[in-house]
Amino acid sequence: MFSIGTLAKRTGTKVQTIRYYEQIGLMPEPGRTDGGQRRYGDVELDRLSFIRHSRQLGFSLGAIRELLDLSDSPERSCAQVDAVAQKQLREVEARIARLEALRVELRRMISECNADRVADCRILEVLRDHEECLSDHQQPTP
Amino acid sequence: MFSIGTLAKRTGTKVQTIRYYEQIGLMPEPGRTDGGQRRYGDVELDRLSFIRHSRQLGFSLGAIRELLDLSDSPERSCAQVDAVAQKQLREVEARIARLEALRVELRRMISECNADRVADCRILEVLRDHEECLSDHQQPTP
DNA sequence: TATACGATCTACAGCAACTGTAGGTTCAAG
DNA sequence: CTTGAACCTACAGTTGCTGTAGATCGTATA
Repeated sequence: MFSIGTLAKRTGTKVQTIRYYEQIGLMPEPGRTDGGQRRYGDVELDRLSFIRHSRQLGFSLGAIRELLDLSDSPERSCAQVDAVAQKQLREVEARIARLEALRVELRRMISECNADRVADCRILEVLRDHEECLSDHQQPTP
Repeated sequence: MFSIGTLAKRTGTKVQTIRYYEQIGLMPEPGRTDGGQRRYGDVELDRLSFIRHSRQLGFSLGAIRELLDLSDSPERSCAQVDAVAQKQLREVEARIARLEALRVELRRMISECNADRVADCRILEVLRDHEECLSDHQQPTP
């Protein structure tokens, strides 16, 4: 059994984040010492590792909740797990596409500006006037 | 002079977003009708277009504030404008790099899973065990 | 056993950048 | 002059945490 600080260190998570996960029901309420401090075991360590790794791969907490629920019924078909992962892949790919369009636009903007004074700055001109853009960019999804 | 709704339509912004920009000082406090409704002119239209377009290119509101301030002093060197844009480009490139690493990992994960049951699902296994990953991915910055 | 001090506790505020809601008022067309 | 869409303020909610204050706990050392 170990403390929340130890669990944090072992998983590369902040202590507050662990408490936050507990609060939103992603981590279970652990046992406590007589004094009221949380004590964890390996089950919690594994669960938190799963969560953190999934986060690193960009899964939302909602998706992670779904994956954790699914992994609780080992006899079920893994088609749903597959679907969640596929969806995440598609989102990542869409984000890449949008960001690549931005990269093109930013590079062009920067390379075109040879001005000295703000008054003649091409960058500001482009930002002022959408028409000067090639692509029909959208706000990149966070 | 036109209403906030008209300004919203012409710039592709939500009405609440405009009020939000005003609240945080990014848009000026506009004139009002006797009844208290906001009225805008072309200056505000241009400013909001600038903001929206910069947002589409991924600039943060902080960066946009900086750009707007800079564009108020036309005689200054545009080196600072350039620096802001360069920084944005670097950020976009870093995000692309991270997302591409994720894409690789997700694709591999998905293609490896030929299981039927959750119990044997490779996707869940990979998520459980970071060691199975090739790259040392970090959480993708929003 | 006493003390010190880091770790932990709860509760809540704050970040970005909006979006949505409730409950009320104003404007403009018919 | 009525009606109804558009506007107003104020505030809560979103996502995924992070930081703070002030109090309590646990353990190593004297």
